[in-house]
Amino acid sequence: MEKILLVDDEQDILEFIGYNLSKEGYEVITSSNGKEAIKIAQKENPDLIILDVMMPEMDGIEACLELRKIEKLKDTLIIFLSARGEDYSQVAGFDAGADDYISKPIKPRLLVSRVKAILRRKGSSQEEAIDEEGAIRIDREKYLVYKEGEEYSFPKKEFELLALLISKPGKVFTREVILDSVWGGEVVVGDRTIDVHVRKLREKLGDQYIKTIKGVGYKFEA
Amino acid sequence: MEKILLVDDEQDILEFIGYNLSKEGYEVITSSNGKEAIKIAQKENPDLIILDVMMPEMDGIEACLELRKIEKLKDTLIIFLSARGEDYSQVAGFDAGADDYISKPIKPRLLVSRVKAILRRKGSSQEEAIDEEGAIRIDREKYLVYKEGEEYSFPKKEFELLALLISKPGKVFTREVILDSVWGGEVVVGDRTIDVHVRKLREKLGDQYIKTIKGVGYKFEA
DNA sequence: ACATCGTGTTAAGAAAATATTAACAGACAT
DNA sequence: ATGTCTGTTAATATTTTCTTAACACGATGT
Repeated sequence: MEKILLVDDEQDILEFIGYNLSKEGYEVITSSNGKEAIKIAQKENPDLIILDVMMPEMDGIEACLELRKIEKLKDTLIIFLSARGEDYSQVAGFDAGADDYISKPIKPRLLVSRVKAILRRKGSSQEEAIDEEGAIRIDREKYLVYKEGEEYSFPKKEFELLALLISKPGKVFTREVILDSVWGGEVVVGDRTIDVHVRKLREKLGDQYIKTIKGVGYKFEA
Repeated sequence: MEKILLVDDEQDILEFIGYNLSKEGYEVITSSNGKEAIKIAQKENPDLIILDVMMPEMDGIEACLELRKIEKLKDTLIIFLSARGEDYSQVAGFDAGADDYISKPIKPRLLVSRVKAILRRKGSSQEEAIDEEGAIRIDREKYLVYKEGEEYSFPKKEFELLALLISKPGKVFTREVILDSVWGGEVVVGDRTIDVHVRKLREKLGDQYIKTIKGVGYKFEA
């Protein structure tokens, strides 16, 4: 279960966001100010920290800068919450090392989908970081595929398919799972569609990376 | 520790603001009139000067103009303090070279967060100035875009869009994120609106900077 | 050898997403 | 008021991506 640290000086917002995230199965810890949040973060080691930009005493940006100084929290994901879409704080947010931000007023659905997206990104980017040798690497944030130092831009479906296969090298993904994950449950497309996308990937990456397991599915191998 | 020079003819206000800033760890010097303030500023070289607009003898705007004439104080930050509703002073203040503006009655939290924000901005703008490359740079304070030494003034939405994209070069921003950030959460505008603004940016900057990732979003690349 | 099954390959066309242009309304300044 | 600048939209064009159909190929079992 993923742990999320939520920091805002307004109790209402803590409750509102907290409720929505708990409902989705996340473990939520809260704090009402930046200083306290840093202490809690060090103790609890959350997967994600959601920080309000505007807070008394120590605001979100400052807190973020502090958090980034702490070695073990360097890679912790940070999302900013900001009052409006147009102020300086947003940009400064990225300068300070934030990974995403959400503007108020907060819509539950949007919030949840952002949180999911960013946590998924973390999961895969960590695995990617490990295999630094001659193989293939992907960067979800930049939406790029790297092969031997070169970077390539892939169409969405190809990218998602590769991302799925590469997320667990060696594991065989059945056609059913692939369809479900890349195309989404409801969409119905023919079986050849997967083949064609696999072919395009092989064309771009080379045949050796994606292996066919007849009657079962496909897998990625370094 | 950052040094702040506080100038107001009312003793109460000097104490009140002084207390709140000291508590945050700033070194506070005070002065009760414009002429004296200028002398002190030259001697003390503060990082930030907070000037009341309404003062006997030499008012804040006049003092500000004088300060701007002094070479070594050209880049010192100045915040104006003025009574509510004094619209004139706000405009005149910025003309005179102020960096921000706070209206009375003063709320400690707001004051502190403004002060922090503006000092931070100074810090970061210095860093930004360093990376002068062939690419694009923006100055949020001046609301200007620089390309190969030339400076351009962009309309608000275009500026905000560029600022967002440039805030994390390489990162793909989805339409959802862009709308949320540049237009704000509640506002509902069509998807084509983003395209049009992207087009305007490309027209001004050149096509190579903003890249489209179909089905995903846009990104800025140096 | 032949039939069958699962997958590979290709190119064409459909579908989706974005680009472009022009027109219009509102803000703003003169 | 008048003209300029900005932001938005609609309509249309263009581009890229996706999907499909048709056929090829190889493995397997008879």
